[in-house]
Amino acid sequence: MIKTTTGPGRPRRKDPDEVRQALIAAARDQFAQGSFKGVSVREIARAAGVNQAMVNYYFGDKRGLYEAMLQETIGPLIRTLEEAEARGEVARLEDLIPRHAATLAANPWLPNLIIREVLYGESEFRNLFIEKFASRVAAALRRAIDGGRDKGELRDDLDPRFGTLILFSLTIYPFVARPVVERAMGIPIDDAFAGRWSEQILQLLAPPKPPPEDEDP
Amino acid sequence: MIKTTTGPGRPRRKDPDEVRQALIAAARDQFAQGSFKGVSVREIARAAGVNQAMVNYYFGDKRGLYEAMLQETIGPLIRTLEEAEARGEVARLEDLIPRHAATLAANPWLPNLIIREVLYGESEFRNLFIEKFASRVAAALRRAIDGGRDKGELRDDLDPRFGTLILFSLTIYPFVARPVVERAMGIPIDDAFAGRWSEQILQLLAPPKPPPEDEDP
DNA sequence: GGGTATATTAAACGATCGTTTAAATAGTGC
DNA sequence: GCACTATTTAAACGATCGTTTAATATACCC
Repeated sequence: MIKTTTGPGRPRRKDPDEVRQALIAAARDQFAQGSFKGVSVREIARAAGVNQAMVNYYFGDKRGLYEAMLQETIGPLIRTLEEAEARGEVARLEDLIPRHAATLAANPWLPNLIIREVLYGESEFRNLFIEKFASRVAAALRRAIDGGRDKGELRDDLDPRFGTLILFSLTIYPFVARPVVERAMGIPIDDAFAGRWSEQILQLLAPPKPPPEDEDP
Repeated sequence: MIKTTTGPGRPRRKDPDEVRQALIAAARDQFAQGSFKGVSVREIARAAGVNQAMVNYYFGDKRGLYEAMLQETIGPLIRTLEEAEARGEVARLEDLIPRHAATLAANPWLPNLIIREVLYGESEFRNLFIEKFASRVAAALRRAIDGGRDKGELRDDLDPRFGTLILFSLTIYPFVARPVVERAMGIPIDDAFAGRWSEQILQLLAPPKPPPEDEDP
């Protein structure tokens, strides 16, 4: 029988990176549901199934864990976006918007982390976040808008700067406000939502199509 | 000369309601900038210029102060909206949207309080908030949308339920994301913004405009 | 002008927070 | 098998949190 001492020590060995990853994942979920101060290191460690001192051991302090979490969760998403952009896969709004909406829907922690970073006075790393995330998504949106505008695929009464803000608002808010949207508006935010919502957004930005019949592509 | 003792007691009398109001105002500003757990009772009391025990004396506990603050800050805005609605002043989207945007712009604490209530897992009083605020604004928006739709003032490819969500997203997000919008998109959120933004929103929802122009304001 | 309820204060309380520490175990190189 | 290092643990630390308390100065009533 294996003797388990109750005092300090090191009973079993896990892969150290496994502990690190468990902490990152737990922190990601916890910080998405609560504010930076509202989530305790003890909660995160318990959710990760590791001793709370591991936070300081691997990340220095709570802030270090938060920063590493942001880098290792949002970072890959940004990288994937930029690769897709480099391959020209998201040059058109018809491709970029559904992709962006699907990403927000597939990673439930993402919209909340974003909005907490964005919230005035709340973020611990807003500068970093704006540089590494918001400005790059904004740039991608802006490029797609400019491209669509040049090709006449966008309505002409749209200020391109406002266009970026419109797309940001429409893609992020519904996922952040999910409980309110579902309960006060009766709109279920389910698997099908991202697709239908993207279509609605694109329709809004499309040039007036139906009534007259003198259009030249 | 007035003798000021340093021990406990009651040095000077203020109007009790003045203390109460100071706490409400301080709580409103503090809770707009930080999360419920992120803001301390000591900070609020210091910002209000009163002893921290006054929070418990007047409101029972921190939660009571937060709840009273919500009631006494958002409550009047809702009441004013409903009165305007009863007088038929906001039946049309052209009236409701600029009014709503102006309210959000004129009360800098409002957008952040709203988004914190809306944030999943963050709110302390989401049920109350949804009942008393979100559902009423949503209803007003919905009525205006239905009215505009009946009169053909809205594009016909707009799902009315999505319409409400579109308006919610577009009116709240820019004010909440102010620092990001200004720095990552270069759009200043100043006094003129609410008006120009409202126009842009209304343009998006308007039906494809007729080719000739037969209207001049 | 004296008595009483109300408002205010500084201090203290217990709980929880993030972090540190000292001990102890498991792996690694020899 | 043995030293050595990395990893994990329970416990403790000081700080801060929300709240309570005891004391007391003020306003009000008669």
